[in-house]
Amino acid sequence: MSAITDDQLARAFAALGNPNRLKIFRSVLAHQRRDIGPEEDAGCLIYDVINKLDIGAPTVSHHVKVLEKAGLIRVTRNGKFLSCLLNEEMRTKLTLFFNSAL
Amino acid sequence: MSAITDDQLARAFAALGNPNRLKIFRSVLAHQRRDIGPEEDAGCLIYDVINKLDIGAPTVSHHVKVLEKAGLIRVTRNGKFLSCLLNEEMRTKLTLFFNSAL
DNA sequence: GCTATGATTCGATAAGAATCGAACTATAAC
DNA sequence: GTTATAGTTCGATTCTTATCGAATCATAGC
Repeated sequence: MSAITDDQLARAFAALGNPNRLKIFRSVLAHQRRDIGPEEDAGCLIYDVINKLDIGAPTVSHHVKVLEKAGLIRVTRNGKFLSCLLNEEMRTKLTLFFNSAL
Repeated sequence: MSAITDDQLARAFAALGNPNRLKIFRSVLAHQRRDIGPEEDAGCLIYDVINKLDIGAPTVSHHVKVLEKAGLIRVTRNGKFLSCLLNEEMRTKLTLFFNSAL
């Protein structure tokens, strides 16, 4: 696993620093924990996020891109729908940042 | 250890999302790891931070307050000098956020 | 008390970010 | 191909943030 730069770290934290983006990220986290096999639904649906949060679709779309560019999530398309998966490598890096020498 | 709210989480991440604040926080982290006994110097000196970063004293002062209000560090005064210590409880909470169910 | 130095407060400015509505693109279903 | 729905792009607006310089406060040493 390659080392994370200060720039990447700051970008990831900035992404999580917005309350609505944090909620989106937590939805992805929570969904990730529910998923079991490859036949389960793959990830957290943007559609659900848009209907759950009190912000419009354009804003959600923007936030999802920010989280993706920060390397926190991966986005895939399933027909009309988008779903988000956690980027496990980044999660590990962030855990290590707080938890060890890095 | 009390649970962390979404608001507190977002505030902590937003604090770490600024590149200069991240550098300050990493200085505190690094210093924390060096410290051994109670007779060691207690924490990371703001004075050193101001001379190391390419931003003015007022800005550093502002950033330190943001980190403190976010619960990431604690600031103490030693005569003319301020020093920063890591808030270990917050560090634990942030580790858990990425690493477990929370 | 005076001076030097570390740090804060207070505007001001400039840059960036969050959000929206309207128009648009993409996919599915028929 | 038409229609309905999921999501994006674009501009505009509004709010927040980072930073600075100047003035001020706080402490130490003399």
